[in-house]
Amino acid sequence: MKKILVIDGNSIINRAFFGVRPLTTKSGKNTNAVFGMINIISRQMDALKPDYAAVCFDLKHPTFRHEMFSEYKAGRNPTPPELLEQLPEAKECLRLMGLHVLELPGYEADDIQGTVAKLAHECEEETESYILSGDRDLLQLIDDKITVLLATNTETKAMREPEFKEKYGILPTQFVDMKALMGDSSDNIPGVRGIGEKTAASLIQNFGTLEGIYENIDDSRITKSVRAKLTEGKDNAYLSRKLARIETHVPIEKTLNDLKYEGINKGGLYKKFTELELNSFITKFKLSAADLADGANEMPEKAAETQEKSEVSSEIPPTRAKKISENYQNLLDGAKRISVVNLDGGFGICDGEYSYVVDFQNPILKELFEKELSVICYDGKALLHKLNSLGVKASHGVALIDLMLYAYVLNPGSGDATLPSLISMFLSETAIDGEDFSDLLFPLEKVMRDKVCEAGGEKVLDELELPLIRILFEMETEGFKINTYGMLEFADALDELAHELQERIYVQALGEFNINSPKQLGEVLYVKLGLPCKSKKNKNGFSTDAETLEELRQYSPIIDDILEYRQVTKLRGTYAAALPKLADENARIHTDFKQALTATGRLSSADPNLQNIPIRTKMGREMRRYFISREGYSLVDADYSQIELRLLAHISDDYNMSEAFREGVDIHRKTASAVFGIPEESVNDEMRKRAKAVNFGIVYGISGFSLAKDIGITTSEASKYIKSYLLNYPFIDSYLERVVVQAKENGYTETLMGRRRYIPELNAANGMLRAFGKRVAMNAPIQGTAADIMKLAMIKVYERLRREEPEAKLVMQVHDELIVEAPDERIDSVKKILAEEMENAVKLNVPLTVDVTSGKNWLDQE
DNA sequence: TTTGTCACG
DNA sequence: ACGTACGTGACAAAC
Repeated sequence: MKKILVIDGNSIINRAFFGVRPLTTKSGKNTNAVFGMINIISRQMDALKPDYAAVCFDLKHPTFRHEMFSEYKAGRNPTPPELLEQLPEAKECLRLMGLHVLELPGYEADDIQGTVAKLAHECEEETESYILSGDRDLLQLIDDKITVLLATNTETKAMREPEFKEKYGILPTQFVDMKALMGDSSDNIPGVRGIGEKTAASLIQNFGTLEGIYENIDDSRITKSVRAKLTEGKDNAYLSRKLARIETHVPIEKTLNDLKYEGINKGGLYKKFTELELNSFITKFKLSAADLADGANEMPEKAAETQEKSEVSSEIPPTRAKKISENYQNLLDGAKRISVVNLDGGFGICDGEYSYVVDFQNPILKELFEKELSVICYDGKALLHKLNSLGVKASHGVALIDLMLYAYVLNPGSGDATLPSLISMFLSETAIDGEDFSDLLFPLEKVMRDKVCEAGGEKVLDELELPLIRILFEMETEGFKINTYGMLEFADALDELAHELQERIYVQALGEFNINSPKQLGEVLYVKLGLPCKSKKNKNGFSTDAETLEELRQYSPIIDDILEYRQVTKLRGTYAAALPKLADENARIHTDFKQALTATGRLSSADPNLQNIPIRTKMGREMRRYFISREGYSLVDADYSQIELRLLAHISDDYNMSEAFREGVDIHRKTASAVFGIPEESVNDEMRKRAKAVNFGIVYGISGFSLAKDIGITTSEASKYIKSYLLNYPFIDSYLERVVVQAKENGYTETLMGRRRYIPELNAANGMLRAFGKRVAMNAPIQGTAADIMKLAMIKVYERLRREEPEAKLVMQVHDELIVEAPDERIDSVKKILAEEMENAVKLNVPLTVDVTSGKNWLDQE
């Protein structure tokens, strides 16, 4: 199979220029765009190893589109001179890298790319094209031989038909029709006035093309107002489609042979990179001064990476040859390891050799999942729920090999990688959702496991994430019992209170309005009542959040009523009235733990979220009274005490803080004493409160500004606190600095167990974003390690309970807290298990302590 | 769908 | 891309 790589030079270098922070040579020459562009392109060359490679650029000349529509791309920001001056150097570098630079007056880079990519269709030999661009317009070119690689400065996403369909719900060929309706403000393509993304997508889904829409303009699926807009904008729609469609018959007068990848010119590149002071590329391309002497006049050498081609491709599994069987007995008798995908009405199951379509009703499912079995799948927890709903209980001998979690461990930021997208990313195959590609899961698992090992993520995957699947499944299935009746009564009481407050607010506001509307509320407070507004910070006008209102309390008693109204309605709407609706016939509610969502490794809880049940206010805390245990059982609740601060002490190895934890002193008091330079017994409540805020702030990657805002002091005062803090905990200071430097070097941070978080923001051009990257680098190892420890503890607690206290069940996890529902007479034993397993989950150089309580509901705990 | 607000660790 | 703390999810209003 031959591969053509077609690169959108303009979009890549633009992205590089705006995304990479300024970089100049000693003589003041800008090089950031060249640097960023080469990074993106060389990464792609390594991954793809193309046989043909071209980079396309626009010229300044007007194109055929300008002739069609004089306003085309009018009003665009001109290319900044700092970027313009880098273009010749960039092209020179590309040529030295063995790529062909293509430009043609009258045509845009897109058109040249389309033309070159289409060459794949005309070859005798099997050939595929890959278009590398940052621009989504190119997606219209996707077909069976053309893949679009959408690039950012940090990652590249392969888009083929399944990914495209998933994202837009239409075919790639319909992209121009959609754009014809939507228009494109950046290219000044008009579209149809009043039609946006959603309407355009649904029209195209229903009618396929512009012609389809206008032929069926009287169809009842088109609303009256949309019909009017379409009729009004008909000419614009057709014009827009012409402008949006990429021309694939540009007279480039090149054959594929003219575009062969030449390999790098080592001598030339060495010279160029030296001149541009891009020394990291000299290492990357393995260049040296020696290349100058013997390299300049010789035939260019192939890059080292390319020579490894055969080795690498031998790892890629052979082309798919799916064998289908209906002999289910073979599946039962033989398989130790199977893969499962969802189909309509059944599962696609593969035993590594044969693929089977197994109907949901097929009784062999029961038998199959009773066995000792490894099951390669995507979202194993969902699979367990599905099986459960079919009356199939997977035995403890079923080990779930969940590729969703493989992807999560590889990059927790990516999150939404679907199975078809993993297949196109890691295998050179295309899979369409709903079809049986269970056979592909075997090679996919292999390739992804290698990647996980390479990234040092084996431990996190095998010892934390995979064993946790079943535990979370059981917690979700078990559910958390609520006092439905009590909660509804509480909701009624809140409702009554809200009405009283509402009346009072209306009286003070001299009229009725919707208090829940920030817009109307702002109007009433700042205009009608004339309250002073310091900063109207939200973009629609006035801010009315609690923090802002707090400052207005002195001016009018209405503020207190509004704040209380907000609290009461929130409590009612989000919790007291909402949760009872979700209870099952046993009054239990079942959350959905998202295991592959957060960037740090924590779980999250949704539908309903049971990780944010109120506790901070007296009224809110009452909510917890209605979370209860079943008859004869109690809730046993175990909390890690200050786990993140302890981890900071451990990871930074700060003697002062570690010692404090070993001695078991009040850490916030100790911090106050250190920061304010007074003996511990002289620390008052206010000082302790401030010190506590500093401790929290440090864990988040502090800034003086935010600390000041948090505790109501001036920024300079806050900065003094921080300085003093870091002076007293010098190892924390140097650790925080170190972790940022390492994150910059590696591109990621790591937890104690090896969970990585990539932080591309550290290289951003935008200073604010870069500062964010720094804070993330400081926080991620701490929050992430705490998450790792909790996951490990859950696994240990689960196993102990299963053996020793089988009637006791885990029901909830709230980041540093575990809740078990246990028979009353087993409380002491369960408490002991929770404390032992949580405190000893890992060995640190500070103790981990756990507070364990029990009670009949989540509020009254002792 | 996006925005503002507020609930949690 | 986020006008200044890390990580989340839900609801109501407004677009």
